[in-house]
Amino acid sequence: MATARPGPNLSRIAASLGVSVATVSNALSGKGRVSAELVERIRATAATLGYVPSQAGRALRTGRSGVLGLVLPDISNPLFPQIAQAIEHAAAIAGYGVLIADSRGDVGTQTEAIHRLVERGVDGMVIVPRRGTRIADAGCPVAVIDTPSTPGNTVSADHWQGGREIASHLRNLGHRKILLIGGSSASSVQNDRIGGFKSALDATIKTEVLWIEKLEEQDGPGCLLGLADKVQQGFTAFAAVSDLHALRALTELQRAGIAVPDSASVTGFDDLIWSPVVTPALTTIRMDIAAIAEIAITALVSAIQNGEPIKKGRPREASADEPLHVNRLVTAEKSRVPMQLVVRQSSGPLGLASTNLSAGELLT
Amino acid sequence: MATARPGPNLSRIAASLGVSVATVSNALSGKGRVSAELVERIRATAATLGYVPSQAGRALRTGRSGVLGLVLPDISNPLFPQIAQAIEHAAAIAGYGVLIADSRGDVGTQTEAIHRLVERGVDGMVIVPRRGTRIADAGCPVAVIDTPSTPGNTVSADHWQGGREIASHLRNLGHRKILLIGGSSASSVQNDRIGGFKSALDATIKTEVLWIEKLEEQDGPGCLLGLADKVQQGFTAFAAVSDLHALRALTELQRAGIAVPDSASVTGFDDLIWSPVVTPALTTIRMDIAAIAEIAITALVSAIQNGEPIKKGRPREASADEPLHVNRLVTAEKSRVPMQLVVRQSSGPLGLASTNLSAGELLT
DNA sequence: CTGAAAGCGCTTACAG
DNA sequence: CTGAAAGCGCTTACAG
Repeated sequence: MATARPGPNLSRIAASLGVSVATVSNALSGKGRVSAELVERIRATAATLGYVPSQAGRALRTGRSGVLGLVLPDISNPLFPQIAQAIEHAAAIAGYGVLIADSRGDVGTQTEAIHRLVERGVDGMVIVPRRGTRIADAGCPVAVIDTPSTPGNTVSADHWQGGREIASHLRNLGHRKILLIGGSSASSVQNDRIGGFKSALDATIKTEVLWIEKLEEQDGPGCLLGLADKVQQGFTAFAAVSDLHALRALTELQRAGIAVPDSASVTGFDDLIWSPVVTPALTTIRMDIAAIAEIAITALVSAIQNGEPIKKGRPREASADEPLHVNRLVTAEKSRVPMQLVVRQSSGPLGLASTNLSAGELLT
Repeated sequence: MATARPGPNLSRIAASLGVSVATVSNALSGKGRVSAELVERIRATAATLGYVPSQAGRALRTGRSGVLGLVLPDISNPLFPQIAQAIEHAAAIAGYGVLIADSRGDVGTQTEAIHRLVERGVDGMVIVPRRGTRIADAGCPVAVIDTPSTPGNTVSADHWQGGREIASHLRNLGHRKILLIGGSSASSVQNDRIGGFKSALDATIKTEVLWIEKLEEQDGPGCLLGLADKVQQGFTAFAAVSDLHALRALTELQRAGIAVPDSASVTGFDDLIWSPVVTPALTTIRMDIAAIAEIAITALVSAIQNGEPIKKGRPREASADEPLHVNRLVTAEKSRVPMQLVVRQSSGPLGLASTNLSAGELLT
């Protein structure tokens, strides 16, 4: 005997009204072909009985689970909550649930996480891929959130433009020697931000890039970045590719007795949770994550609804000799969502207070 | 005609081997009663064919979806990623998927989020309730992650003990006048931390509590906390109930030219992502989130497997006249997972550098 | 406008 | 040790 679900089902409603389950189903799903009066009675009975449709029954019949997967590269990424929230919200509006999968650590785990989602019967998934990962056929529609410089179709913030915004901001404030602070040179998001940054400046402005990862290989995790020295060398602005690094820079400068923004400006990226409340509040660049999520979910849902039924199978990593993103990428073209500058107190015009630099060098 | 799922199913395997689906099912599920040799052949065929079991079919038959819900109060909480990751990991090991639901904002949304999960057929859920929320019958087993002072069974970190740890640490460093910094006085987690903190100190040590929420009601969000004044008044340590507030305190002190930890110590809670990398690195208290998640999931899974089949229905808020947590709370008793002190550079012995305080007042 | 029937893929009690 | 059959709850093409 099969395990009965305790709640009422279509048959129960049908029986209590003396109609057929087909009619109840049609009435409840609004598929028409049922008289308005009967629809009303059926609705009312369903409500009284506390009817909750069985996803399992529906899924088995329709071949669709109504669930999307969300694969995240590194769940401990401080940006993750925002992404998860936005995706969950957009999916809920579209009538889908969201299963999470954490691909913590290596690419193998990511492949496994994707497979777990497929096993659970997701109709499609949103993947924020690990650095440098390619996603091959997952067996279902996939939306990739990454930087536009990733091969294949993606939806993402326009990191390059974001870099340009912050660069212009600092240039307009009079900075002429700027240190860019990056985490890992393998990150295409970070490279895009840095590339955009540099592209907005002419030769009169000097930039240098500091990769924290390389520094930490020598000096250990959490080491100082040597920013006091950089100030001595004439750097007046520190533009980090993430608020996390900006925070590190800000506190290091402050600890060294260098006033921000009086003697040095600091900027970040992403408008993470602490950015508005540190002192001085952090100037940063914000992605429109809600817009990104909506584009991804909309594309995904339309691919699901128009596409062939779900093909099951093991996901695999792309091998070197096949084109990238051979899976059913759902976005018709790369989407670049503009980023927005958020000016706060950590970046200001130069020369507010004592500094080791000559005023002439600072102000234009 | 029903929509066919493209992948192979049990019948396909059965047909290709000339056996019955029942036998294939038994072989694959290891339910015994099939000869070892045949099990082997069935396994092999399933693998070659790339068989992925249909969750929908299984769920419909067994009345269990194999999916748990995770309801989070405020997904933008910086602790969320860790919780989500730990829950997802523990659930995956137990063979369950995790559907997320964000109860952003008010209690109504939380109720709605719970209902959405029930509609999706979750077998149980983990709820991190919004402040002061009571969860009534959700119609399925529920594990609540909250502070032990919440009525009903919960699993959580021992926030009270965590408060004691940090208090002892500061007392041993010689601090005698300590400012506690809290966010909201309505938070029982924060109250527990503060309560524990005070309980570890005797009358020779003065404490005062600053609630940021109240301050911001007057001075606006992101306002200064007036910590420089507090230093003038003789406070030498600032113990925040969260790393977020600790960061706010740290940067405010630094910006005011007060050296940390030379002239004032700062401590936090939760070991959030930036804690190790700010300068000076933040002394804090870490929860064992993996342990919490495991306890919650283990309890939930055992309740699901031993319990009655899932009862469907609308979740509702508890009304005032019924006992709290009347739902099937799965933990047999309150679980308190110890918190662990992480000593870093933001808290140190006093008198390292210039200070406005007399040495006598500082060092015992 | 309404209903009878088939069938999605699975598991399980039962018969052989 | 193996198989035939029922049935979980739903939707949909078809017949009336």
